[in-house]
Amino acid sequence: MVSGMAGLRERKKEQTRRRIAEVALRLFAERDFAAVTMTEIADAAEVSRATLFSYYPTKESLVLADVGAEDLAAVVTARPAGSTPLAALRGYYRDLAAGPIAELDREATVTRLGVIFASPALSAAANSLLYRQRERLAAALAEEYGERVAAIVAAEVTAAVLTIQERYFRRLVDGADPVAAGRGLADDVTLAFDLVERGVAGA
Amino acid sequence: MVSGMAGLRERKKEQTRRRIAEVALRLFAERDFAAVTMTEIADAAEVSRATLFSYYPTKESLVLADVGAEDLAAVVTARPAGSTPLAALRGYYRDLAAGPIAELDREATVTRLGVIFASPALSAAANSLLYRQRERLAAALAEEYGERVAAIVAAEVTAAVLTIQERYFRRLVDGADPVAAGRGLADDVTLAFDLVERGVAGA
DNA sequence: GTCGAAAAACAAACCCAGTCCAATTTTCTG
DNA sequence: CAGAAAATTGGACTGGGTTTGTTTTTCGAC
Repeated sequence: MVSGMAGLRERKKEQTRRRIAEVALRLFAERDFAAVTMTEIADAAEVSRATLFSYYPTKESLVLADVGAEDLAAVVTARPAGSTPLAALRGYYRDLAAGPIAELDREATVTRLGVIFASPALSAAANSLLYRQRERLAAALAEEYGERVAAIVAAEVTAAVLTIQERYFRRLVDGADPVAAGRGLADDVTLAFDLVERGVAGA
Repeated sequence: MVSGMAGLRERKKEQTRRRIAEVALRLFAERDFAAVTMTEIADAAEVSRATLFSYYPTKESLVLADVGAEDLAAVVTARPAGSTPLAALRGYYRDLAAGPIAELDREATVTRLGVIFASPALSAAANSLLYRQRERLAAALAEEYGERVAAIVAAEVTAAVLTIQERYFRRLVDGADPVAAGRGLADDVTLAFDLVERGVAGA
């Protein structure tokens, strides 16, 4: 079985997986995250409850499955020789702001983020996804900065990045023009890394 | 009814409240947070399940009830005229490291923190407590730095502070001498605020 | 002390997320 | 087509958290 060949099995699974997530998101947007039960989602997606849980192990993962898939530690360890870790992270987010994020379907993105921001449980879950990233980033940074500084810098970077993402999404949800919001995001990335590198005094 | 007069009612409630938390912490330390049920805790504390939940609305709150009670936003708004917000925060944590934290009962502190660190659910809950602090700190900082910078700086500060607290507690749990750990904490506070103020380049 | 009101504690039924398992159906492979 | 492997299913179960109506305890006034 060649990987990527995608037999009927794989295709149907992928299809079901997407259908479930879409149905769930629609329900969460209509009512509220807390007000929708897993049983309702299973019914609406026409799968059994057990199957639903086999695709998405938690209710939160229905919304956050592909969030936080990024790997900051890898960005650092795979950076070109001669560049600093912070320069590599800065470049990573600059590219992200210019490309992938700007090209997302605006409607869907706004819906999803509206749901996340409206639910304390989801916000908290998104938050703890980043928490694990932090630990791995700290390990990757330790070589360059030493363990002590690395721990703090990793915390600063992940927190700052979360904040500017929130700001970006908040603008979108509030109805800002996507292009302008994208520019704002790029500016925020610059500011955030300037702050980390040179501090409040120097930025 | 004068506040602080503490009639029998209040005293008994306070007593029950403490007994419940102590019993719960002991059970969590013996086994694991996830392995202890609320029913067991109620039985061991000799109250009904309903009463248990009326004292502590969630399982996490049994451990985290008095964590995160600090108010960083107030530290900033109540700072002496002429000082910067960051100087005020730095001073607040310097004093904390020198005084209150150093004087906690070591045994109890270590037990509690061992429980928190051993449980992903508790770590995540502690994390989201700080998340709310962040938003209020950002609002307090906005006057001085503008909204954009304030949001990022607030994120950096809260994340950095959490990190150095974790480092301190980790040292304690690992059996470090409390006095030495306290000195390490004070050093970390200095480093963290140096990083925020002057950046990686300048610290 | 006693009475009535307020507060606290209680038991029991209930909801929902998440787990487990054994039985069944669907897909793949030879 | 046969049989193995994977996916789906129903259903029972655990445990956190809520709700409701009842009983017990405390309190303040007399």
